[in-house]
Amino acid sequence: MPAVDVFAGLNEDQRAAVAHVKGPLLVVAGAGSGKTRVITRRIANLIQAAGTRPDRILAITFTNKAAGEMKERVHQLLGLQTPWICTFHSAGYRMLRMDRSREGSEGDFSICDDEEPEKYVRQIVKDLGRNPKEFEPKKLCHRISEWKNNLADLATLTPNDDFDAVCLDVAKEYARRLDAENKLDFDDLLLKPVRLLEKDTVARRRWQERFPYILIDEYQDTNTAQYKLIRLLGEHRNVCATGDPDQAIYGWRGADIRNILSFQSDFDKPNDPVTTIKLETNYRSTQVILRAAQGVIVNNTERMEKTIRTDNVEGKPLSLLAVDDELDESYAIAAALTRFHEQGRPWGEMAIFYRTNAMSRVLEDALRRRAVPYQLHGGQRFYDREEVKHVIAYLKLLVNPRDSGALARIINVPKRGIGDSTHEQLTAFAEEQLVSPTDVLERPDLLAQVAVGRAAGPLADFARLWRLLRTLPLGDPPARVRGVIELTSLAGHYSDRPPAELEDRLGNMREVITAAEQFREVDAAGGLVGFLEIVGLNTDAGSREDRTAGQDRAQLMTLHAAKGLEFPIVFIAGLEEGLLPLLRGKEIEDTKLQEERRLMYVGITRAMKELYLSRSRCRMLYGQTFHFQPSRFLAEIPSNCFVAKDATGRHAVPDPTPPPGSRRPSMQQSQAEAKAAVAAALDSGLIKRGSNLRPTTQVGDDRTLESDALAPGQRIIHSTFGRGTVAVLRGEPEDRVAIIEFDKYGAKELRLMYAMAKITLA
DNA sequence: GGTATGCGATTTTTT
DNA sequence: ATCGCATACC
Repeated sequence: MPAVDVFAGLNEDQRAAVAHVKGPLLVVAGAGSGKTRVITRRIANLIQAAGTRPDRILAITFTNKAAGEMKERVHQLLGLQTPWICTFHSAGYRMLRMDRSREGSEGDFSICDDEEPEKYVRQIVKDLGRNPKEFEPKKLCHRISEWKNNLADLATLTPNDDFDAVCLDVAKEYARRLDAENKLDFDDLLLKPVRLLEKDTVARRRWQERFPYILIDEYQDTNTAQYKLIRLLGEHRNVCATGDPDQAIYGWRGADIRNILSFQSDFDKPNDPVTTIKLETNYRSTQVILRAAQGVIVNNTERMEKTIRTDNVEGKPLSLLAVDDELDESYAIAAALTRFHEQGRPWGEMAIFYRTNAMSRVLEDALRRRAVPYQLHGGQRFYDREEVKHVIAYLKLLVNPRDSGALARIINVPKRGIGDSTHEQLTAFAEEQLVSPTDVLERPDLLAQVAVGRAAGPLADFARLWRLLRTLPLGDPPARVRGVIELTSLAGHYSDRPPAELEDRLGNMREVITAAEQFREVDAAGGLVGFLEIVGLNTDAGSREDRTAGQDRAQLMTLHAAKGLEFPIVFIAGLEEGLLPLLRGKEIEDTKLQEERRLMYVGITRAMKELYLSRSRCRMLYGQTFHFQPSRFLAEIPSNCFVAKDATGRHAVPDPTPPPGSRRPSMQQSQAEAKAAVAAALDSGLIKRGSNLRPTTQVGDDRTLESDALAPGQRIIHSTFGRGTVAVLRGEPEDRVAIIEFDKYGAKELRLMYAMAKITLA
C-alpha cells in the first residue's frame, strides 16, 4: 500500500491529535474545527504508522450516516477494509451477536422497531390488571428507557412513588418477555453489552483485546450506558474522545454532558495522563456567523470556556425576517432559495432548519409550489411505513419465530379471518405446549388441536402459507423479500384503496426488495439477519430517499438532525419564544433552556457563508392560531451581526425580549416593526423586490395562476391532496367552488378563493 | 370477526 | 387538524 500523508493540510493542533497514539486523548473542538477530519486521519495513522490491524479499531459515531461517511473517507485514504465504524447501538448489537454465536445459542435476535416497546408495555399493563389510562404506556416506556440508560438495577431499585412502583413491575415483566422472545429494544443494545462486560471478566478481556484502540466522536452526547461501555471496553486507556460541550443537545435522551467534562478525571493516571487538545480554529464559517454563535452561547452559565477564531472573511451580515404567519415565512424562504439558485447557487448548498418535524409541512408546500427540489430528513421514515413494516414483520418472524410482536402484526394481514380471539387461542395453546405459535403451525398434530370450529379454515390456510414461506432460500434476502410479498398477497390488503395510494404502498414494498438487493451487493454473506440489522438500526438505509441523497436538492431538517453537517447557506425558521426555545409549560427549567440555546448554537454554526433567520408573529398549532414573541436567542445575537437598518437608522434587529408581564406591542408598533423587518430583508436580498410575500399561486417560473385557469377535466396538483382532476365548477366567479376528484382522496369541494394558493396545474 | 363511529391525545428532538 | 384507539354495532 502506498503511504498516505495523513498529516497533509492539518494545522499544528490537529497534527498533534492525529499523531498521539498511546494513552487517553481528549479532543475538545469547537464547531467547524475539523474534528471529524482529525478522527479520520487518526484512524489512518493508527493503521499506517502504528501498524494497527484495521479490525482492532473501534470508532463510534453519532449517526449511521456519519459512520457511512467516515468509512468512505477512511476507505479513500487507505483503500482497504475499514475498521468497525458505527454507532454505539450498532456496535452493541454486533457484540451481542458475536458473543451469542460463540456460545452457540439457537436463534437470532430481533430488534424492536420504535413502536413495539409501547405495545408490549400496554399489554403488560393490562395483564397486570392496571388501567392503561392511568398508567400510560408511553410514560412507562419513557421511564423504563430512562432506567435502562442509567443502568439502574431493577432488582434493588426502590420506587419513589406509586407510578414508579407499577412501572418497576412492568419493567421487570417487559424484560422477561423480551428475553423470552429473543428481542432487543434500542436501549438493550447498550445495556446488555454493558451487563455482559460487567459480569463476565473473560468476555471483557476478550473485547478489550479485540479493540485496543477506541475512538468516539460527539462524546458530549453520550449517556450513562454508553459512557459505561467505553469505561469497560477502554480500560487499556487508548481511548480518544472528541466533542464540544456547547453542542450537547441530547440531554432529553439521557445524554450527560458531565461525561465529557469528567473525561480528564476519569482517565487520568499519574504515569499515563490524559492529553487534552483543543481545536480552536474554525474553518467553516465567516466571522459574522461565529460572532453570532458566540453571542448566543456565552449566555449559558454551565460551560467549558473556549475561544473560537477564524481567518475567514467577515462575510455577509445575518438577516432576520419577521413575518405574520408561517405561510409568509415559508413563501419568503422558498422565494429566497429560488433567487439564490437563479444567482447560480446549487440547491444542495442551501438548508432549512426548524425545531420540530411538524414545521416541515408548510415549508415543503411552499418549496413544491416554487418547484424547488428538496430533500426532507427525518419525519416519517421509510421503515416506519405501515406496509413496509408488514413486510419486515414477516421477515422478522422467519428469522426469529418467537417474536410475538411480529406475529401479532401479520397474523391477520392481509385479512385471512384470524381475529383477536383466534390469535389469543393460538398463543395460549402454544404457551401451554411450551412451543412457539409458529411451531404449532408447523406441526399438524398441534394445529389440529387449536384449529377447530370457525377458525379451522383460516388457521389451516395460514399454516400452509407459513410452511411455504419457510421454504424460501435462507441466504438470499431479495428472494426472501420478494417471496414474502408475493406469497402472502400483501398487495391484496390494500386492494380496496384508491389507486394512487395502492400504487404508493406497492411501490414501497417493492423498495424493500431493492433495498435487499442493494444490501446483498454490499454484504453478500450477511443474509437475511444482516439485512434486518440494517433495517432495524439504520433508519433510512436503502430507501428511495437514501438512494437519491446525492442529488442537487435543498435540505430540510430539524436542528437536531443538522448536527455534524455544514451548508454554505442556512435558514433557521421559527425563531420564536416557545418554539426555540421550545417551551412545554410557561416556565422552562434552566438546564432545558441551556440545551435549547446549544441547539441554536448548533444551528448557527452549521452555516458557512450566509445565515438567514426568521420569526413569525403567529403560527398555527393543533389547528389553532397562537401568537408568539421573538426568541430570546435573537436578542442575544450582537446587533453588529445584522447590518440592515430601518428608516430610523437603527439596526433592524431582533426586537429585544420584552420583560415578563409586559403588554404585547400595539398594532401600530407591530406594523412599523413589520415594515422595518421587510425593509431589512429587502436590503439583505432575502426577499426579491417586487415579489409578493405571499403570491396567490406560482409555478416554478413565477406565472400567477388565477382561478379562471381551471376548467372541468383540468389535471391539477394540490399541495395537500396531491393530484386530481377538476370535475365541476360552480358559484360566482369571485367565489368559485370546484369539485375536484383527487386520485388518492376522492372528490372534494374546494372554495377557490382559498384553495388556489395550494393548487398548481399538472 | 369485521367495520363504523366518536373520542382523545398529540407536537420536541433520535438511535 | 389529524391520527390512533376504543367502543358499539353488524
